[in-house]
Amino acid sequence: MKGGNDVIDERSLLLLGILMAQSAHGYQINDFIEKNLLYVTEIKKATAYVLLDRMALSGFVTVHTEQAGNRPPRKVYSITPEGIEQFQSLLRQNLEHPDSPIYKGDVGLMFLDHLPKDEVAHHLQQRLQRLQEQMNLFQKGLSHSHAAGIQLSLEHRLLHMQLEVDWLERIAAQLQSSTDEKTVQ
Amino acid sequence: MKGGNDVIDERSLLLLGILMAQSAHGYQINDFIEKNLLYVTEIKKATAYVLLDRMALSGFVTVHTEQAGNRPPRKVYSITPEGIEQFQSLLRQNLEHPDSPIYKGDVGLMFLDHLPKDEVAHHLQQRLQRLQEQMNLFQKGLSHSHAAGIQLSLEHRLLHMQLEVDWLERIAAQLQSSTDEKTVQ
DNA sequence: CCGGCAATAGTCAATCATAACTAATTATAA
DNA sequence: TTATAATTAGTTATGATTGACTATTGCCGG
Repeated sequence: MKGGNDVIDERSLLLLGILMAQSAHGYQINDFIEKNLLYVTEIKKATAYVLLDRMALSGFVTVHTEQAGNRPPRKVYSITPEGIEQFQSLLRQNLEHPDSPIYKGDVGLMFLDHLPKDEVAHHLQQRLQRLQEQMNLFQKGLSHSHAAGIQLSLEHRLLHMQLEVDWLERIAAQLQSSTDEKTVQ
Repeated sequence: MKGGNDVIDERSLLLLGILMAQSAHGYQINDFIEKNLLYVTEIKKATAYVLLDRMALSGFVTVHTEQAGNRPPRKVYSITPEGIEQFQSLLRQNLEHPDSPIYKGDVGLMFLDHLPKDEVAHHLQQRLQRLQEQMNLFQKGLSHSHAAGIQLSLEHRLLHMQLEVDWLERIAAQLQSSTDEKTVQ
């Protein structure tokens, strides 16, 4: 009977969460995600439509197609009472389970012995610089006019970014100095 | 002409990196990943085979099928000189580009206003507990007999885990006390 | 006033990823 | 000794994901 949907999919949670605020059509939802949730999710437009339509089949949202003028028709999604319950259930699960983020950079770290130390130091210096730029951008977009939850998630993200910067500074300096030793004979 | 493979795929880097140490057959590789790299990658067996065979087509590895007794035949993969270059190239890219890890938990955080504060506090308490258990396990598996790079990547991971624990403790306590205020009239 | 670029809105063919499967071999214990 | 489970080894059918595409409207400069 192909057991049900007890998987914690943060993307459905996200979509339902957006619909908790107000009904919206697909484009709105995807536009919002692209412009504001770059750091929160990697979901793509076509996937969002798939998930929304699937949630419609499950009765968590309703779709009604709206024609404005003679543009391409809009699919307007609204959350249902069952959808609200699903949202709360997913939210609870998301809150109580720690996630294990994957740091793709760790793969490189693992193999850093295969490159000369000074080259590694150089590359990590690069990484640091780019990261600092990213962080500046991130901080610029950081207004204080958000709901408590949004604020919290942004601060959380920032903390990890800052840790990463500090760590990179430390490690890069370490590698640098340890190659200097050799260089200085 | 469908531009080439300049995408930074940390999974290929990982596979090539493993083959840098010694040739191995598919099962060995996958077994190693499953048992040791739980926190580093999410690649699955079937995917690893796909990538390995694709890299064979690209000339980065060679496959030769080996028959031991009359068991299912083994596919033994070895890295080629071109593969070594590819490995170094991917490694450099991996080292110089910061990754933007996705914290799935941030989705839940964003919507925490939709639940009573004390309930949120409770769930986050749960999360904290589970995370601490995870961290204990992780630290147990943390021997000091690794190559410098492995060591570094493990420490990196641990730092972020520790930050997460500290952060959760702080936030959970904050929510707790702010609901206490109300409760205490 | 018209050519082209950006924004709006969604679909779909092609690729990607993996759960589930096959199948032999070797403990494990009954 | 003989089922039964666990390990070894890889393949495939299916479902998930998304890059590329269609199409209309609005806007701006020349």
